[in-house]
Amino acid sequence: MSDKGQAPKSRGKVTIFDVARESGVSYSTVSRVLNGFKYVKESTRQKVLEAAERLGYVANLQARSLAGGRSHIIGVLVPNLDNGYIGEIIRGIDEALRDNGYDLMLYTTHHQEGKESRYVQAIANGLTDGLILIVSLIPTAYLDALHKQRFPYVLIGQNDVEEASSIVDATNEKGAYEATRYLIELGHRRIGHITGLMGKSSAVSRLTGYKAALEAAGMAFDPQLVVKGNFWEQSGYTGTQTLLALPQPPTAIFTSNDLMAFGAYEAIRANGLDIPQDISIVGFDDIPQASLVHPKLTTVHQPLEQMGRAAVHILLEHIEKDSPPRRVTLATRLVIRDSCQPAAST
Amino acid sequence: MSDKGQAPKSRGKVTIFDVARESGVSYSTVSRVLNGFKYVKESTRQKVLEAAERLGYVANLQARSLAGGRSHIIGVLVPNLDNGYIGEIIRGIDEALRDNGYDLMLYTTHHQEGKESRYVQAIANGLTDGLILIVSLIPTAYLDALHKQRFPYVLIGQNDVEEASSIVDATNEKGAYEATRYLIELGHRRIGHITGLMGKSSAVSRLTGYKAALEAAGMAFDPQLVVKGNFWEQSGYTGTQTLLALPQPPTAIFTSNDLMAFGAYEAIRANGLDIPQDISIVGFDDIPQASLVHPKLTTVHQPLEQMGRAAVHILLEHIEKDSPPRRVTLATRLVIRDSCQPAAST
DNA sequence: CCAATTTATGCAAACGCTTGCAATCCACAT
DNA sequence: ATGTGGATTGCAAGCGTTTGCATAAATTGG
Repeated sequence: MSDKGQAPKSRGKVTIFDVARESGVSYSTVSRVLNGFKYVKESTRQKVLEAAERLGYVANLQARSLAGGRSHIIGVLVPNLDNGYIGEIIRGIDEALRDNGYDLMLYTTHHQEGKESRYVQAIANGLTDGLILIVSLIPTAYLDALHKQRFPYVLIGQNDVEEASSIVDATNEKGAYEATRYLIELGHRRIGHITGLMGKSSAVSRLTGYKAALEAAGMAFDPQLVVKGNFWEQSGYTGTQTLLALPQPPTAIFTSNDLMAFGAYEAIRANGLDIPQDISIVGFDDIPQASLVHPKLTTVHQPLEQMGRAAVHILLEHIEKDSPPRRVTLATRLVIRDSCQPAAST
Repeated sequence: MSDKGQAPKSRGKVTIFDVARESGVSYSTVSRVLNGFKYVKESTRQKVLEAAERLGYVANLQARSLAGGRSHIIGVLVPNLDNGYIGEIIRGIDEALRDNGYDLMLYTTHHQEGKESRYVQAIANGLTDGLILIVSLIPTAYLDALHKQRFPYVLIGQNDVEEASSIVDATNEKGAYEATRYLIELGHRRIGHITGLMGKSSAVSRLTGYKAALEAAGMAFDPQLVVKGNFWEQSGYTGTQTLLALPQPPTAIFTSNDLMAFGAYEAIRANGLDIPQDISIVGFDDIPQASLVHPKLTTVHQPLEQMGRAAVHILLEHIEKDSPPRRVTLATRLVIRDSCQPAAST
């Protein structure tokens, strides 16, 4: 534990003292220049900036945030990285952060119970200036804690939190409504739906949208046509098997996300049927794979990257301007590809 | 810049002093206990640990690493998050890190010139204990710097660095050899190859493996059958178009990665041909999408997750034991799926 | 039973930076 | 000249930890 031979960090480390000496001012003035402080004479500012540049000064983040400044690090808490959905959001976050001079700390929980709150605690403890949470389930436990600490955070894709949290999500219900309506317009009369994890508000909203579309079209809602899934591919597969085994199987299926649509593809093929010839499929999310599969998946596009960006913007406002919580809902959009076809006119 | 109203971080912050008071020892003793120091009486250790637990103490990372300890943060530098390849590696890294009590800081360069070295500088400056680099091109510029600072780092998927760096990669040449041999065994005699970005050693090795397999089978190498790609889907598409336009088009194509194989799929379909009926395809990497596309892609599996893990293990050894550089090459494996077929016996 | 070790613990000094407070400037009105 | 007050700048005190050095307690050996 007390080994020597470690990297000699001291090597060539430039501090604000060096910059101060080089530019002939005090170290506090250097700090002020570097932080864009108001009362600094322009000529001084220049001198300092030049010296810093010349010496190749790079701020030491720990020192900075220890001293009460900002670390310019944002923590992103995600359940996992397994599915394209989250990757897309992270891309958006990453880019927006980069544009604003922040760095990204990634925390994955892997759905381990209790771990999430532990992380949040550790994170809020100092290292990060704020948090973006892409949570798997409702995280009341530590939201409370964050809230009490007035620690800046934003939630993505979870709109059923009672408190005054900042939230970014998409028009889930409307998206589902349009997807279903599209199938109806194609002439489908028996449309199956495989739900997402019902603990997530997005899954609930999508189911609601599905029902609403049926109702708007004057079609009866048949409980048999709705089977519970959990957002994972496997559940799309088994769900589809269930639907196909029905006495009167559906001619189209709307799955609550793309991953389950891929599972549906498998199941349909396993039954010797063709997409879209025999069955039409619509997904939700529009992850990158959606346009890679064959046939290309018709799906409800969620502006994932944009959602990530939006979350960053809100978070930064909280951090820098102490702005009040905000809810942003971005528009989804039906992307029509090759997985649907007019219903065979029986 | 001097705004109040910021999160009152002070709220409920438990420090080492609090733990010291609670357990009736000095703060340095607490520090020693927390760092597993040798000379501490067992009873004291217990007292401290209990007090820490009771108070919910969480170490402040900035302070710790400022004071010369370890931050327990590892930086991971990647070019981007666009392709499944990198996501898989990160998953491996993430898990291994988690298992060892480290956190992950993610840096994306987006291929911006000069940015990489800037990051490396910032990172090495203090925040992270070590670095894992999944670089797009040969990064000599800052490798030197890291090396001189004796800063711990590991490279993934880049084996042509002259210096004594730690490197993790896969058996690229062997993998390509086997992929090509497989096609030969299926009876194919005109086998195309779309290369990766030739600035990357992996692309070069795969081309070498391809040639070696041809030679081993006593087949002549036809330069026309090799077209340059860049690892992106688009180049797989155009590359395939080029190959198909040949007077004697190939009956099978081996692409230097999966993404390009997907591009090839597109091109082949665009030409009204069928996979594997008319043309067989083999990819490289085995990213998650490979088993999602239709037909499922036969490809050379790289143990990406495992590579990430390996990188972490080596890095941690460097950090904790100051061990010497090591090179690890993990075995690839041909995964046979549905994208190949025996050559039509003309 | 005392000196020499070995084991435990405490004090104080960093680590590099931000910031409140006090001191110094300087332009302008008196 | 002579205040006056805002614009600038410097000093010193932390922020929460780790660690070298010094000291105290416990052990050992003669």
